[in-house]
Amino acid sequence: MVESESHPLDTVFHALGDATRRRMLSDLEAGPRSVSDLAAPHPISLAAAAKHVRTLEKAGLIRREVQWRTHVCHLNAGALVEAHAWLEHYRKYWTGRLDALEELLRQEDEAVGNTGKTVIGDTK
Amino acid sequence: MVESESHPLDTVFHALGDATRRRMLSDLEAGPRSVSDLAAPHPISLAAAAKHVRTLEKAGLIRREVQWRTHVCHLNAGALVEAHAWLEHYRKYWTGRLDALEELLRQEDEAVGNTGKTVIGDTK
DNA sequence: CCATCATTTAACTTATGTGTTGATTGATGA
DNA sequence: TCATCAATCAACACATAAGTTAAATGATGG
Repeated sequence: MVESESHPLDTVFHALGDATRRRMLSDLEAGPRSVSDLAAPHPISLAAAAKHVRTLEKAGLIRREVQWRTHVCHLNAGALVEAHAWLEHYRKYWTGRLDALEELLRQEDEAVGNTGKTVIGDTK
Repeated sequence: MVESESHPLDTVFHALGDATRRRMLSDLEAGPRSVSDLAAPHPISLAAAAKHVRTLEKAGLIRREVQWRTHVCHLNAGALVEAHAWLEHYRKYWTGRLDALEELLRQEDEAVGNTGKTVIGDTK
């Protein structure tokens, strides 16, 4: 059991896939907040909320500054760069049908020998 | 059991939080692919891969065209718009420190009565 | 009318996620 | 010295995810 080292994007997208955590990030936009501050709007125990904070921290989305008993959390949106870049790559598929044209041509070209046959050893 | 109706972003981000599924989307960029085509590169059973496909479909990231026994999947990146927009909102935190300045001022303003005290009954 | 074949469905296992409660931590200041 | 308080830790319970194998599906062409 080698800890399996999952891709950073897994962690970031997973962290974003929960409304509670997105809300926390959104709250942090207004400025630094303590763990209890972040927990307050949510109808869950402090311990549960602290786990969400931990998840965000491990994803690199927030940074924590321990000021004795209060842990002050800061937004660290830099970690979103990769995720944003990944999505950005697909932008052409929903904007400017003209941009998509180039892609479309590539597809038609490719699709010829592809739709019906399972190509296992794809051309690299 | 009220089906709990989770936010669409939950579903989309969750779908993206798995390398297998991201790879499938990426494969679909080259054009339509059958379920087995999508499954091929992954060291898992077809049934398992089909579940991933299902997840992508439910997230609205792909669309499926049943051509008798083969189900042809198409990229449907439109579902990424919301996710992209959500991330886009945070862009100012990692680009142009100048853009961030405005935000910074707002923060300092706000932070005065916030960092140390837990405000439960927020002033609405 | 039967075998084919891509895919789904079913039943199951195992791992991970999310929540709970209750105990612990440890500087601070009364 | 001792109660306080934000936060973590530990030990659970339960739900969901992700994988497996095996059986079912159902038009088509031999």
